[in-house]
Amino acid sequence: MLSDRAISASRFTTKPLYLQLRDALAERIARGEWKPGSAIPNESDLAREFGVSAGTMRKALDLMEGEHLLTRRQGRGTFVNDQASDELAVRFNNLRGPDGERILAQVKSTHITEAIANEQERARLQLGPHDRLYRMHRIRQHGGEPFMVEDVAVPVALFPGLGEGKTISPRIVVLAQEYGILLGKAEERVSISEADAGVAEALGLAAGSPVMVLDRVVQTLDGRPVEWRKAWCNLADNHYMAVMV
Amino acid sequence: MLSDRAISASRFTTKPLYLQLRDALAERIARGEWKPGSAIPNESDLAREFGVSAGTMRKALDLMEGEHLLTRRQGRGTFVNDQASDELAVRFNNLRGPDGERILAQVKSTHITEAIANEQERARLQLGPHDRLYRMHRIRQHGGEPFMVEDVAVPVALFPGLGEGKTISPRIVVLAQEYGILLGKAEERVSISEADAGVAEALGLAAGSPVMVLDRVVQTLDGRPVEWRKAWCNLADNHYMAVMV
DNA sequence: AAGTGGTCTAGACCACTCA
DNA sequence: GAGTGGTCTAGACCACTTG
Repeated sequence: MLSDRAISASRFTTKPLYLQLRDALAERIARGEWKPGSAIPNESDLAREFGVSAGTMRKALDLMEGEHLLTRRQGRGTFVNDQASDELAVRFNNLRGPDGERILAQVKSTHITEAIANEQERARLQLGPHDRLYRMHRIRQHGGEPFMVEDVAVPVALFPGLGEGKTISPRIVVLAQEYGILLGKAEERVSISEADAGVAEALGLAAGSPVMVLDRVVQTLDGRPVEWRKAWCNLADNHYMAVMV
Repeated sequence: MLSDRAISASRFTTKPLYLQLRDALAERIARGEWKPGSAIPNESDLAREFGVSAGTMRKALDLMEGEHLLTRRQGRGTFVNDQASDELAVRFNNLRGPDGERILAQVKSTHITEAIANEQERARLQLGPHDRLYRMHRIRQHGGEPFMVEDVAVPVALFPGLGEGKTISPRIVVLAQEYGILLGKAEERVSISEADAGVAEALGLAAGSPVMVLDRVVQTLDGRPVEWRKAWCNLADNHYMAVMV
């Protein structure tokens, strides 16, 4: 069995078996071998396939459930998460309405260009001096009113051919799934600023009005930066919500 | 053995053993039976004491490590976390300086009163119509400058005798540890407002200046609200930082 | 009734720390 | 070298879902 060999051969490395299993299974999801929403083989079949005990396989599967890659349900099976699903697509979206419900922003306009990363982009995305990226400029609206302007940057290396006329998902979580990129955590810096002329016009505010600035970097599962987004937001009655554990 | 009986007797409930163990061990920490910073017995001794297998005890201990109650280190042992330690005391504090370092605010003044919860306080702290609470008003400074005004409310039921002249830790994490309360997660709503007269004066701003408003509820490990804090903050060069997983 | 994940056991061996 | 937590195994039984 191929995968059996692959795992056995690496038994002499320092990395624990269950982490190697996690990587092997994640790879299958990333490559599209296991489709979003579909069931994967049960614990004991997988254990047999990889030549490990069921307990070790379980540890890998549990880990992946915590990473939002899988959902396990007693009596049903283990399923590949669809990152475009309602619960997951809004994962890195902390804006909420007065009622506490997550705000689902519509994209009003998008503009995309390709360029060489500037100093700030290189720092945020950990790129080299000649690396290229796609820049996207979007205006989002909510309840018919424009409420957010965002500048997004993603490395060309991770999203090859992104600029070539295909429709682009405005959600990084969905876009990453389409490109076989598994996402881990994101960090967001929240601050207050005064709207400059461009932002003010797009949001229908007076120049100098206070806006909330969201500066977010999304990482892959193994910690490499995937997307840098800076957004200016007319909060109005809404708020940003963070949970701390 | 006492604890042996206690666990065995509850084997017929639906709650999994490892969760019962978690509760029993957490209780020892809350009661001060196991002091912050001290080592607890090893896995197999604990398993023997409670009459369970080592694997089940391990599952409980691992869970508690994830809840910031314990720290386990290979070759050393398992230790009770000190919530007043540098890493943990700032757990619910998301403000950071320009360099990304957490801001440690000094308390400039505190004022404490006891009262019956008003409607908003009852909603946030899930209290009944006649429940009492302590209200605290604080001004915090950073780098010599006042930068935050906060109104804090905690139920009298959880912090009996808080108002009676003792020195009160300005950190809810530390205060909770002193009262034997184990904390779980916190939720914080971030918004923008204009400084009213009182806030403006305390922060040395013009009335109407934009300030960041932090509205935070801290919960116990089992989800009961412990503290409601509303804070007005002169951000300046600083920012709020959230991590999403 | 058959199949799934969830819990629990009893043991082995490894990696790390410290006296 | 003794003691700790970390990994891994091989099995049993339970709880839940579905046909």
